[in-house]
Amino acid sequence: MARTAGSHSADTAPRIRAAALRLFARHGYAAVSMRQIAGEVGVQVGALYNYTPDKQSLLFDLMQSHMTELMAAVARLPRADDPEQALQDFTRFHIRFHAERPDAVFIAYMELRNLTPENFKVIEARRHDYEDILCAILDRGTDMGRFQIADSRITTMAVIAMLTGVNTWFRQTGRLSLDEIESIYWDMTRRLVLA
Amino acid sequence: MARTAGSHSADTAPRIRAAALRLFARHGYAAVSMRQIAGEVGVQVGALYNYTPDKQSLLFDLMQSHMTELMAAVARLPRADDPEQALQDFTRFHIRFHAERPDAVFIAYMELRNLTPENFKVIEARRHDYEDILCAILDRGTDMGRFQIADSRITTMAVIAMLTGVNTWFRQTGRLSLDEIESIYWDMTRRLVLA
DNA sequence: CCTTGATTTGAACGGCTGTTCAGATACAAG
DNA sequence: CTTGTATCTGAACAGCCGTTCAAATCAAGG
Repeated sequence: MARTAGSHSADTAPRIRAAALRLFARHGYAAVSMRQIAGEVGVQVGALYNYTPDKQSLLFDLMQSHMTELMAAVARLPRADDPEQALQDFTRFHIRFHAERPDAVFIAYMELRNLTPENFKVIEARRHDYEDILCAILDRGTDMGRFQIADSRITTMAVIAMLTGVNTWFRQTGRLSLDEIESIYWDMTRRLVLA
Repeated sequence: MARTAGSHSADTAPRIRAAALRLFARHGYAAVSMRQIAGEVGVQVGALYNYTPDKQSLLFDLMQSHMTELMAAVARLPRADDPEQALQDFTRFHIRFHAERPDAVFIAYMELRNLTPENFKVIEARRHDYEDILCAILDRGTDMGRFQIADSRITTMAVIAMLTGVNTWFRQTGRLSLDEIESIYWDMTRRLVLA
C-alpha cells in the first residue's frame, strides 16, 4: 500500500487541523497522541509529517491561526466615535467570536504551558495586543469623562475574564440565545464602567 | 537498598501531594510522569504507590481536597444580614482564597477533563454548591430590592469568572497589594449588581 | 501511454509510560 | 536485643510515545 485513492493535500491538511483542534480541546495536548489524530483523519501516523514538522508545531499553528483570526476580526469592527458604542461593539464581538469557536478558545487558554518558550512569547504578545484594544476604548471613555474606572488595565482583565467566562457554560441548545446573552453581558459591562 | 533513614509516611505523604500539585499545575496532569513526581520528592517511583492507588486518584484527591477546603472556608464567612455586606464578604473572600493557592485553583479549573466521568461528577457538584452560595446572596439582595439583576444565574457565573480571572495575572510582587485588588474588584462587583 | 511528482503506507527506532512486587532496610515496641 | 511492621528500592512488565524513511501507489500533464 502507499498513496490512497483521492488523497490531496488540500483536503488532508484542513482535516488534520480540525482533528487536532477537536482532540486537543477535548483531552489536552499532552494526552493526545499523533496516532489518535491520524486515526481521526483516517490515515497512518507517518502521513501527518507531510503537514507538520512535529507535534509542537501543530499546536502552535492552531493557536497562531486563532490569534490571527481574532485580531483580523476585531480590526473589522466599526470604529465608533462614542466610547460607549465602541465598548458595546467590542463586548458583543468578543462574546460572539469566542462562542463560535469554543475548541480554539479552549486551546488558546489552556495549552499555553505546553508551548516552547519562544512560541509562548509569540502568542502572549498577540494576546496582549488584543487586550490593548479594549484598554484603549476604556481610556478614551475615561478621558472624555464618560467612564469612571479605577484602573484601566485591571478593568480590561476583569471585563475580558467575565466575557470569556461565557464559554464555560454556553451551549447552543441552552435556554438563552447568543443575542440575549450578549445583551445581558453588555448591560453588566456598561454598569461596570459608566460614570 | 530498601527503606531509607528518616522515612515516615507522615512526611512523605504531604511531600508527594505538594510535588504533584506543583508539577500538575506547571505542566499539566498528562504531561507529568509518576517518575517526575518521585524525583521531586527524592524517592523511587514504586514508593508513590504506598500513598496512592494510581495517578488518577492522586489528581482526584488534590481536587477533592481543594474543593473541601473551599467549601469549609466559605462556610466560615460571617453571615451578614445586609446583602451588600454579604456580597462584599464573598468577593473579598473569593479573591483572597484563590490568590493564596494558585496551583490548586489552576488544577481545579484545567484538569477537569482528565478526571474519569464519575470523579468529574463529584467535583462538578461541589463547584455547583459553591456557585449556589453566591447566587443565593444575589437573589436575596434582589428580593430586598437592593440589587438589580437581569439573571442571577448568569450574574453568578459572570462575577465568579471576573474574580477568578485575578489569578491569571496576579503576582505577589506586583504593583498592587491583595487588599487594593480586593477593593477594586469589590467596587466593580458592587456596580455590577446595585439597583 | 508514460513520466514526473504528490501522497500515503507500514515497519522500524530508542525511549518513556503507569504499575507491580519481591526483597532489603529502618524504625518502634516489648 | 529481638521482633514485627512500616517504608523504600530496584528491576521488571507490556504497551504506547514521537519521529523517520524507503517503498508503493495514485494523480496529473504532456
